[in-house]
Amino acid sequence: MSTNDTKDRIISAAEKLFAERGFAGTSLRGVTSAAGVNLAAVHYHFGTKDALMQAVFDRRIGPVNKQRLERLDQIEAAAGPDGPDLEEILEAFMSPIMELKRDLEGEGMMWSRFIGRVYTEPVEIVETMIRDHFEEVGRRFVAALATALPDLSESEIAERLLFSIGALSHTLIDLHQIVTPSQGAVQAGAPTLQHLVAFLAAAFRAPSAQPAEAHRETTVTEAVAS
Amino acid sequence: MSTNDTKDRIISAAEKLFAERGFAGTSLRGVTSAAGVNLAAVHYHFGTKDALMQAVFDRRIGPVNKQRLERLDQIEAAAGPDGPDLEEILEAFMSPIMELKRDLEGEGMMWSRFIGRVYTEPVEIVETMIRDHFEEVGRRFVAALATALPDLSESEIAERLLFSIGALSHTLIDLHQIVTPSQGAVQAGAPTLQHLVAFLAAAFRAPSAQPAEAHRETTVTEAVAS
DNA sequence: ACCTGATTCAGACGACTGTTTGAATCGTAC
DNA sequence: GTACGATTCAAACAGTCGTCTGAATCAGGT
Repeated sequence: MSTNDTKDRIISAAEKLFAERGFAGTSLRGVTSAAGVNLAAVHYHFGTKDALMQAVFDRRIGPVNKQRLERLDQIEAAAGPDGPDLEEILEAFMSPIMELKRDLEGEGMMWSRFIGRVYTEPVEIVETMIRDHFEEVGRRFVAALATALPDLSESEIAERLLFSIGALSHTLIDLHQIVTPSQGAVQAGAPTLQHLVAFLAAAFRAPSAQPAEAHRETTVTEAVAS
Repeated sequence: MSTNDTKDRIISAAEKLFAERGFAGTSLRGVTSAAGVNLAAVHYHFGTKDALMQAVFDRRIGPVNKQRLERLDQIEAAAGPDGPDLEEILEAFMSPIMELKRDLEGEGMMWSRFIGRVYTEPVEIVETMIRDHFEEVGRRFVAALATALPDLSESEIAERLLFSIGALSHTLIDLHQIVTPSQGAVQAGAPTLQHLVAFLAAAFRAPSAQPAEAHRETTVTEAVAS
């Protein structure tokens, strides 16, 4: 247990500091002293700072993306031949992040801020991590959105999903106290996931800007995941 | 002239590197060697790294915000008693960044990426800079949007403007080759400012999520600028 | 030619960076 | 209790960081 204890304490402290100060702005000494462990423990358990970032990322992103896909499976199975509603799809994409946050309380409160920041980190290894993990999720959700919005080309959907991820990640960084209604009384003025979903759903329904037949072919994840 | 020459070369090099690697990820030695000047020139002309960031920020944000307000003045003067269209307001907000970029070509190509990143920098001085410079712009645009969207409360508008800034900054960071149509042929698949404006205009028109009379009072810039 | 203030220069300051070492300590199986 | 692999420890590695110094170089006015 002592292994996992030290390892987890390092990961949690790193998650918090990466969320607050970014990757380059966080020192390993800051992490280990916040975690109450020896500096060399990072090298012993992870090897390098990059590998630590990878571990922080892996601990959370796996479950989130798994849940995203499960929810998408659920609503697709429950939907008629036209597929799920736009709002359902967006909620399947966004809410796993919020729910994970609620489940964690305390120690994981920084998670949502971390995942928001991750999307903007100017560090090569982070960009690679996101691309790799987002590939399947991006493909599935663009396909689902394409069914719900038959007037839009796939490249337009990918573009709008990019806009949406920007809005989501910025909201996560900025207002990490973002609240889900099921969490109890929504404090006045706190942006909720529902607000963002409603906002983005209306945005996705904007008419296509392209001539009707000019559907370009692009690799979905090429345009979306980065 | 030699003064301004060295000073400007440092600022331009810093702008580029801050845009690519972030503030904490950029060293002054990297900046000065990219600028082809002596390391101590930073200390001589700016004093500290924080002050350099301030100078980089100041060189661009002033003109952008000035132009934002000028355009808002223009469209408000030209509009009827109901005020300008939603799309006009959003374009007044977004396009100055794009046009500055077009005007600069070459050396300033990194500007849009820099301004996008600035909104996500986890550095205290940067957050302060944004808050200070955004105050008037935020107040004016929220007021204009409130006129164009009378069904929304000010706090809802501020919230949606926050979402929009997230979408904008993420797009600027991610796809700094974003193109304005007036720049010539739009390459297929490149997100344009027009796409983002249309996307966000539809989003702003989403019906209010609040009970009609529950308009909360908040300082606008408190909720928006950060 | 000389002075003066502005600017640039090489070099160094101490502090901090990620990484590594080898010995000390731990828990566990014999 | 003793041996052994896993883990933790203090200490140090070489390198980089932001900052600063004092001398050298420059420009322009007298």
